[in-house]
Amino acid sequence: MELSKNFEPAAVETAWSTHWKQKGYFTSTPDNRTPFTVVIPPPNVTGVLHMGHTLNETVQDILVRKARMSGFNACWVPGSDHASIATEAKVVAMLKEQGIDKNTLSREEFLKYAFEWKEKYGNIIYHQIDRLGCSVDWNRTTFTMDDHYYDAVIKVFVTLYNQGLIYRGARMINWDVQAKTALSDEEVEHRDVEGKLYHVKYMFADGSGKYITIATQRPETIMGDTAVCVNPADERYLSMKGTQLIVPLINRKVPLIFDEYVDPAFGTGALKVTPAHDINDYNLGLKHQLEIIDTLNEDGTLSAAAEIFIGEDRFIAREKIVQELDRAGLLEKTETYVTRLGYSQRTGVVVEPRISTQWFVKMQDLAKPALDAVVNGEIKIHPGDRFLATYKYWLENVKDWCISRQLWWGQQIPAWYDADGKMVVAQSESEAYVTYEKMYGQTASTLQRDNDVLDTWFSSWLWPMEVFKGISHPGNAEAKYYYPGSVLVTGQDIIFFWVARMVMAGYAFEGQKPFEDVYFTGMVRDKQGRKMSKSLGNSPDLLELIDRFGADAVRFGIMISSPAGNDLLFDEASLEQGRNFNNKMWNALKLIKMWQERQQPMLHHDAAAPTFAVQWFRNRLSEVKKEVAQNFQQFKLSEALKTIYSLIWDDFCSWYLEWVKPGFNEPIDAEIYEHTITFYTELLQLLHPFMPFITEEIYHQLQPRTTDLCMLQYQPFADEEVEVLQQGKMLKDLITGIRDVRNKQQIKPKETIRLYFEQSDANAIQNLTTLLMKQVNASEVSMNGQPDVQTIQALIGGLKLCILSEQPIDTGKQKEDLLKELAHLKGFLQSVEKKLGNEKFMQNARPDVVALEHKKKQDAESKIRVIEESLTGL
RNA sequence: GGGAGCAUAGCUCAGUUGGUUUAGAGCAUCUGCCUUACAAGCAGAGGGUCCGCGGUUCGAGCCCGUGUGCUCCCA
Repeated sequence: MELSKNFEPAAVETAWSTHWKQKGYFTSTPDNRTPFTVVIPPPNVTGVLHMGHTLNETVQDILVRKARMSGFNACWVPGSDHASIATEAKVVAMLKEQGIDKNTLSREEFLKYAFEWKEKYGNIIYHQIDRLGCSVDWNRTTFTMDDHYYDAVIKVFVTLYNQGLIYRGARMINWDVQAKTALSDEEVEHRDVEGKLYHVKYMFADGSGKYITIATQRPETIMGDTAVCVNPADERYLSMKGTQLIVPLINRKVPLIFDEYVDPAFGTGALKVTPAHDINDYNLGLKHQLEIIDTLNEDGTLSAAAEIFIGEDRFIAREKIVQELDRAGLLEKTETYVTRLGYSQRTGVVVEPRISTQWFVKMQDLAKPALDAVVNGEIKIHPGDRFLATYKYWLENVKDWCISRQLWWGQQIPAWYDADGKMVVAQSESEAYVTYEKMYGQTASTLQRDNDVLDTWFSSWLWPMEVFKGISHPGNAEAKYYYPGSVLVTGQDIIFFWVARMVMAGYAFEGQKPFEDVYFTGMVRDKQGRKMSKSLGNSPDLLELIDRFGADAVRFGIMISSPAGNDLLFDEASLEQGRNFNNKMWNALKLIKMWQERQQPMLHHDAAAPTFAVQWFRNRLSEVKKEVAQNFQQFKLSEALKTIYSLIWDDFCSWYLEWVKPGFNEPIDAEIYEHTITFYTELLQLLHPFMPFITEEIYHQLQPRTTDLCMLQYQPFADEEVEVLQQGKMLKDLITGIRDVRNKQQIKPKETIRLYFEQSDANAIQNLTTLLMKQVNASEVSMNGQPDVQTIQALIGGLKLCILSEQPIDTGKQKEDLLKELAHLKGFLQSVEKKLGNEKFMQNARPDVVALEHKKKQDAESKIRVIEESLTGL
């Protein structure tokens, strides 16, 4: 069959993907091999994979495929998480389009819609993971709302509650007014914005006309004020102890209180106290027993308690209140200044601090083992310790975790209340009744379940365990075999949300770490360095990229520009590079296939002595395999790929294949042909984890096979022979050097040249002359030194040689080159001599360093001598 | 405000305990080639005050201090 001009990915990808799945290569069951377990960071069901996921999944697939080919029982579990806020928002929006208001639905009806939505859109990401070539075990696909998963989450909640690690309490929380739910601290993004500071007069209640000016950013909270506070040491206010002030617009009388918390030097030295809407004010309020007046509704509009502008949005109310204050002559001045506001990561709205009763996890005790594990190195973070400091800081200053969300999409909190508000926490409703009786000594008439659900992260922190049902069915054979996992690959942005909490959960519920290594990838940015986002529209569509370039090229492109842990600037140019690499390999295949019918046993060859090309490439392979193994150990996947890329393109295609390539229609030595097939196969195997489709395809095109590359086990590799590699380097230097001379002297490619080496160099190049002649189009190589005609003089790799061409020589150009080289060498020699002449250097430097300097000196001197000779000859 | 990190060729990055020929790679650029696997290619080349300043050292891209610029995290 005729091979196409270029590699055509589309058909090949589908075919291999199907074949691999039919063979069940990626399904894993426990056996006597060592497991290599990877759990996918579950993308949420709302989305499509963006480039960050692409990088992440590619890295995992590389590690998993590598492990599978290295004798491990590789198990990669795919899945997705239910993303409560984001998904609920999408479902609500979808319902709205259909003219359905969520509030008219029962919880059950809503969940039915939500699951339908999940079935419809949740599979998009799985399709993308598949197209990318990810070798996941589809039988193990897990969703954080699966029945067993639901049970596990509830079980963990009940356990922690019974251990006193979960509590319900009124606290200042981050309120998302659009999603109408609490957010954890980690779900709030702080951004600098330009705000305004309003200076407002608070009149004294005694009618004296005196007032205190107070600066506030949030005049709409004025109606929640229940005190004004100043520093007790502030002399300006000492005489006013016991007086009252009037809150503007609503004329409420509030006390002037004294507390050290207020900085007398800041602003006017007086603070309005709004316990319901600011965490510091809340604490002040607790201390001074102030009334708490919550002036906001859950949707961010003003509540009846605000007395004025009831029902107005908080920001519109702000404008109106400012106007009103101005009209009343109570607005002293307005100034602009930069402040930091919290935004909801899920809906993007400004987060409202709000007093609310929520469920919390006590973090202190859970955090300790998680901190120790990473500090002790029991869990290793890559790259290096770059993220260790961040991880440590968070765990050392960890705050309690708000886990309740005022939503329906998620695991419903297993707490039940009777009509008086007496509460029990239990695994199920029937158990709740039993527990209630035990606790309160009476039978409950009816118990009402808590309306709220748990934070998504409260389910995903169990991921490494529950994908193997380790929580819902503790101690089961699979969980025992696969847990703990080998490596977790994720983005550095979810260290707190996910990684740290998984480590906590691992120690708390399984008594051991969830994974050995954590590999953090960077952020994917566009080529101008901007974060990829939907609003900027700078994130490309993954499927479209795969259609245009092929999955292998996409994987190549994203990996080659992705040094470990660093942000990567995504540029389609790197995908083009990947596509070109595909074609290069495809064409190497075509070349080798052309030789298949032209094999001939070469009887004059000693079978034990392969040509230099074969010998050299075998050693390059050993050398590179060693480098790649080291790169993998250090998680330097980008380096490993670069190394393999260069081995294939440069060493194999540009050097090896050119060296062994027979002339047009000439036969090829059967032995060399066999070596070439073996070499290419090993290259494909090395590259396979990075570019699975094309390597599998070429593996089968090269010769008939009974096995598939994705399951081919790596063999131990031999040490390289340094002398052979050095000789190879010299040969390459000679070829490049002579080609450079040809270029500079404008010798036509087809014109042959003659080479004259010194007799003393005969040993050094004796094996290489045939290859050398072929590669520089020389008709003759002589070892008898300079002939009696004018030649081009060159010094390459320490060898002096003369090049004779039929063209007249451009002596000026030649002289120029030699003088340049001479100047360089003299400068170099000078620096070496300076070192050797330095007494302190001779005393302090290690002997091998001194010896090396001596050698440098000699080398430079002999080179200078040769060049000077050549120059006098010109 | 507190903390962390980065700064090397036009761009993206390597550069191991300070010494290995007065700094390496890929991409881009330039020159010459439609050479029989590949012009999405081949052959070759040019390109750097290793951010500034100061210090330690016989010796600094690498260690220390300081300044500048950028990025991220936390409050």
